[in-house]
Amino acid sequence: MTTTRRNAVREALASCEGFRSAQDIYADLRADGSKIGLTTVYRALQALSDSGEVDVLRTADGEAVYRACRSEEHHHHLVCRACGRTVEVEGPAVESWADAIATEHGFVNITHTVEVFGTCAGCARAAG
Amino acid sequence: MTTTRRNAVREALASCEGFRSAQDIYADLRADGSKIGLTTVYRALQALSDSGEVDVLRTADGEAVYRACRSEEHHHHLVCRACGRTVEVEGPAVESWADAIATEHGFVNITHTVEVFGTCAGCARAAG
DNA sequence: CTATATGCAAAAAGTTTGCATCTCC
DNA sequence: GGAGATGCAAACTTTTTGCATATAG
Repeated sequence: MTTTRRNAVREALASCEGFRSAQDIYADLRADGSKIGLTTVYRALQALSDSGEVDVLRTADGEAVYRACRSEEHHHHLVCRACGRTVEVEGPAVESWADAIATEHGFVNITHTVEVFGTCAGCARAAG
Repeated sequence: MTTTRRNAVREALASCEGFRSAQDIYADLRADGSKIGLTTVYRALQALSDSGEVDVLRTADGEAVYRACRSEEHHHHLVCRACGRTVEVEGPAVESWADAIATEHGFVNITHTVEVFGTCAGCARAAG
């Protein structure tokens, strides 16, 4: 099958809005009746991120969280800190800013990470 | 003393250019003859980051790295991936971009993280 | 003397690896 | 039968906690 389990992981990821940790996905899959092992979840996630199918980033407390990305292109994320809902956004302004300041300081071979956190409309309303 | 060791940590951080992990600082201090313990380094780092004296961020492999910041104001970092040298940069363009796209998507209470990585002039030359 | 700081060792938490088993071809 | 996929348990890494000792005031 080559990717039976990997597909389960991919789907678990695809069926949710925001970022999920490996442990979350594992719990989801198990709760769903799957007999998948934590190891396999990690391995699937590694494979998926290697092939660029999912995005990985770290939470403030060191947990790795993953997300299935819609687009293959370079983009950033706008994440609701309350519900985890994620919006993929493009930031040409950021790209050029990063390039500019890097060049200005003599840096080459630039890469950057940009994550924006906030409370989405729904959660803001719910929270008052 | 209240902060004898904490000061050692603060200084270790102040005397270097880039981000350092707790383990790095611990190693530095020990190499320097200090009898400080890893635990204390972590506790000092926590205290320092609580009081806003140092910046914390995570490397891709989940290690927390710390840095003594010059300015108290909001700023971002341009880090050399070869030598670790760090430049603090301001990004008004990024701030407004983040605000704009967040607002556009109905998000409020925005915060963001931006880190730019590259190879500095010196390292680029050294590397060819 | 009392409160805080410190250090060592053990405990957690998350992630990875070793190894035997199972499935597909 | 052979290669890759899978699961369990053990190993690892980083960070935190428990507890006894040392130090400041």
